[in-house]
Amino acid sequence: MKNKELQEQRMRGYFIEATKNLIKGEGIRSVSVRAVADHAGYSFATMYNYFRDLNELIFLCVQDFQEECRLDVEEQVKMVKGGCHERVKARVMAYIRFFTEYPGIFELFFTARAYDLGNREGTLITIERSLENVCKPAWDECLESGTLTVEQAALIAESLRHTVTGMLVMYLNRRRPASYKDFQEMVHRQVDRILKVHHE
Amino acid sequence: MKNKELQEQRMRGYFIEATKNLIKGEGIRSVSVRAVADHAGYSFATMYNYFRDLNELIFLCVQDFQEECRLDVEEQVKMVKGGCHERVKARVMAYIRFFTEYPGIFELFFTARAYDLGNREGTLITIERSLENVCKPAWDECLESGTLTVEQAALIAESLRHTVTGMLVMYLNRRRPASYKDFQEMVHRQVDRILKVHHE
DNA sequence: CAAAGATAATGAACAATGTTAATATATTGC
DNA sequence: GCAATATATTAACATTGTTCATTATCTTTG
Repeated sequence: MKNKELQEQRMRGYFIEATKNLIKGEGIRSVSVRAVADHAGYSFATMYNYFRDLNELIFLCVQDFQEECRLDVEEQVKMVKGGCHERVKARVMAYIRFFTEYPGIFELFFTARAYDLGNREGTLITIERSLENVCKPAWDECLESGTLTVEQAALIAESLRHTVTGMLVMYLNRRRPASYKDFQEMVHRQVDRILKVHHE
Repeated sequence: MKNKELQEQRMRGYFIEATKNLIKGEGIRSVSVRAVADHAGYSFATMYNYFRDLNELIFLCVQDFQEECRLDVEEQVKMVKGGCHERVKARVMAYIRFFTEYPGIFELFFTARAYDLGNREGTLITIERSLENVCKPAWDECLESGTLTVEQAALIAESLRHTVTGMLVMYLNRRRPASYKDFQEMVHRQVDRILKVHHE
């Protein structure tokens, strides 16, 4: 039966959609089996007919959120002009803005406990490469124009990845810096530093 | 009565010690009111006579762990010779080693949920400055020898703080890189990059 | 030293959580 | 339409944090 497959996929979609809305709106803490089931319009036990456990359901949202992040960044940088430096920076800034807008998604990506995720290597890689993925068009431009070599770009990307993750962890989880303004200034300072170094 | 104060302090100490051992040994997930009370030798309800809630108890461990981290690093770098660059790097590496050895402490410092910690600004600052604090002797040396200006040191420290936090988040929470060896290589690469830049 | 009063430790109880197993309900095949 | 299967739901359990009434213990006083 092809129907069965389709119906199952639809059911999974209902639960995933409900979970995504909860994460985006209220954060991961608000995600419980009962809350998700309520939003999906089913009983809490029904979830277990379609997902191994709550953890699997939660982490299935990662792929969707990654795509959502990419589209959001694309929208934000649509009007940005300038060279390699400016384009990469604009995307990094948009990436940061996305996660400050949806702290629950950041939590899911980087700090939420993932028991069994040891197996699901793909999800971990998606998370690791989320910034690179979002910046890809700008990187490609840099490479094509010869502004950077592949090795240089890889090193900068690695550097940006960790610095951005670190700053977001500090700001979203520990309120440091204490104000958004200070955070913003720090972000500019750090991103500029990383991007400028390799332009000399 | 001074006795009462002393006794209360002692009781708090028993619970804090139990919590610290649990965090170091089994991670934050293993910390429950019942587990802590068991290890402290009291009933679970007794905890509430000395702490507002479990969260307060958990985050009271931060100060102790910070000191423990500092001592651990001091021990690790005792024999290190060399200039400013080498001494700072040695401390950063020791800091990272400490947290890879005790992932539970890293979780507590950077990713554990802290509901009410908005008030306890001091704890947040302790966490933010943990790496700077640990590296302070080396920074002082750099400043005194004139290798770096205060502004340069501050910028490098900020850079190190976020990069190190980011790398640890990726490695401890998301197993990326997948092997300790790759992680170690990346750490060297990134720390060198940050420290070298300002030597030119 | 013993009784009254204060203090501190405790167990019962509650709500919320994730999860499983048994039951009820729909759907499908004949 | 009925039996067989698949699916959704309710019941139940173990754990969690937390509160509160009740013990147990310690202190003070007569």
